[in-house]
Amino acid sequence: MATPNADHIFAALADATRRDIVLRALAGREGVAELAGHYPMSFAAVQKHVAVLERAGLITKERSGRRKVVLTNIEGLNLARSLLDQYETLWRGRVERMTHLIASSEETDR
Amino acid sequence: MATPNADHIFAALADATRRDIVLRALAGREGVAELAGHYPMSFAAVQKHVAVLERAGLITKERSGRRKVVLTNIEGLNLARSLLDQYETLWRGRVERMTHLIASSEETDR
DNA sequence: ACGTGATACAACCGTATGGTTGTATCAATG
DNA sequence: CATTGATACAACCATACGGTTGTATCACGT
Repeated sequence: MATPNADHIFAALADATRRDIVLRALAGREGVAELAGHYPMSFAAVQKHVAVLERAGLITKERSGRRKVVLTNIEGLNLARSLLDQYETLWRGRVERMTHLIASSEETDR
Repeated sequence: MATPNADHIFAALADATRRDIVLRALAGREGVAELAGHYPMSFAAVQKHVAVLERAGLITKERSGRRKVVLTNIEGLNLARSLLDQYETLWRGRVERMTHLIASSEETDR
């Protein structure tokens, strides 16, 4: 699965085509060729996008006859989510701290 | 605030230095120079990172005397989070559908 | 075993990105 | 108003990225 770190994950998500592939691969029904059919670019270009997503750990490929079905790996997405959640949590902490500051200054003000 | 779309947001988050800036800017206490002090690169380089984050709508700058304090914009982060949440929701839907399929096939199997 | 469908990979091209140094703007202070 | 501190911006360089075409691999059907 290569080295799926935050850098790779966010970089992989920073492209509309790749985000759409992730979306379609949630269903886990299409091979690379079918996916390529949806986009106005060459088969090789789509294959490269798939490779980027694979390197980031956001998808896997599973052989099915002569095709390779592309599947979204929810674990990878969850890693990104948890990072953003962390920011959110810290943000809330900040807001609370600010609220406390305001509250205490209001106390001393009166 | 330029054009903060998903491409820009994820691209901005795909760099460890920039993610760290976002983290520090949650506190909203440091100017560009203070931020630059934390990283092993030139002031100008950090300034560019800040510009990328600003273009993505992830931070704003607020003048405070001769400094400009860097502040994280939680709205931008939430946009990214909501997108990932959407994937998560679709994933759950997929799993439920699979469960139904299994259930119905079990019915027809017996 | 051969031909074909599906995927992979390499070489190449233009542009974007991340870093550098140097110069310019802008705001507070003496 | 001249100086200094803090930020901004331009020019430049090396490397990465997104796309192309062409060739190679690999698995199935006949």
